[in-house]
Amino acid sequence: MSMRLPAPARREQILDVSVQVFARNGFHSTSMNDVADAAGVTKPVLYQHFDSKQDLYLALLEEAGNRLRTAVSKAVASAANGKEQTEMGFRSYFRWVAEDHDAFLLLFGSRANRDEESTTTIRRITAETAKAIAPLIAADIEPEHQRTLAQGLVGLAEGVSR
Amino acid sequence: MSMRLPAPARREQILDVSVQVFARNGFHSTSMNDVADAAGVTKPVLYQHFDSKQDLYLALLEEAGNRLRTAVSKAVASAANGKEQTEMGFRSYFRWVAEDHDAFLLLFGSRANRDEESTTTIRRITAETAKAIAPLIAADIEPEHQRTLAQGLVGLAEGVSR
DNA sequence: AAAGGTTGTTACCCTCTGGTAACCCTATGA
DNA sequence: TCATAGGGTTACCAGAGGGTAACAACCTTT
Repeated sequence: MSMRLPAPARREQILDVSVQVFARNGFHSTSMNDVADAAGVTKPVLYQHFDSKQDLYLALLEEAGNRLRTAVSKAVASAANGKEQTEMGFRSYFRWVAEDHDAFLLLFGSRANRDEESTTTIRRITAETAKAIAPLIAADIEPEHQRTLAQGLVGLAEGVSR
Repeated sequence: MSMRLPAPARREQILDVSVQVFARNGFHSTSMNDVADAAGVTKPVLYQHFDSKQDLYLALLEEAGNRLRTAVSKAVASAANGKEQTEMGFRSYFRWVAEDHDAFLLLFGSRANRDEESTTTIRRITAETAKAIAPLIAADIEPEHQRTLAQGLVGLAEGVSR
């Protein structure tokens, strides 16, 4: 049994721990008891912070997506010209893959949960990431083409890092 | 309830039906009762032909792998020169993806079961496929490079067809 | 027509696991 | 010191699903 924690801290800790567990063992092979054990806590505590296993899992995807998006878009924003933008963008992406590896596996690994809801969530996340970097890509192409290009880049990077 | 079938025919039918069910709904979301219902039969019949759910699933992968390998290697073997070999090889691969689509999803789809055993089985199958086409690739490169090239081709084709 | 093997079904068991109700413990403030 | 609120636990429920024992229907052979 671990120390008592205020609610927001506990919630954060649960997220931190469960991203590891889910990434390592996959969604279906991970029980809520596993998560609870890993967090040094019992099951009902999880349900004080999340409505269901799905809910926890989706929150995890959301968090991972946020970290990815902010990392990439910050890096791209701090660059001067177009060439540097793409370079910094890819660098930050791969650094994210390396440093936040569990999150990467959760989003793009082969053991991710691929039910309908999770799939659409993941799609939305990549779409948002693409949208975030789209306006930063060299400005002399039409907006529509910018977005498709950004989409392609995200997909490309995902493929490469496997 | 369907007609009575001799054991080998029943086994075939179960394989035919379950590849569809598993490909459509994924491993975890498919119960043995689902498979049995789809086959127009009850659960114990499945266990007369397969030891467990895993066993059935692995047999499915094996069958799918066989069809893939024979399709590709036959096509490649029937070609004359190197260029025609690659062309026929890819053609047959994509035709397999189109015609035996459930099997493709089972092997390479995102809803495939990715536990340890299935993963190694799938790896072995792609390795065998690669091995089968390796000696047919233009003969003037060293054997080791042939195999890695073949591996790369299989991976490439897999990526393209998604 | 009786026997025996084969095919199939009914009716279970048992475990796992998501989810919950009821209760306990500890810190804090009046 | 007593009340209160919030964090946490124990013990449980209910459903799903893998797997099996026992039995029933059927066909073939003698």
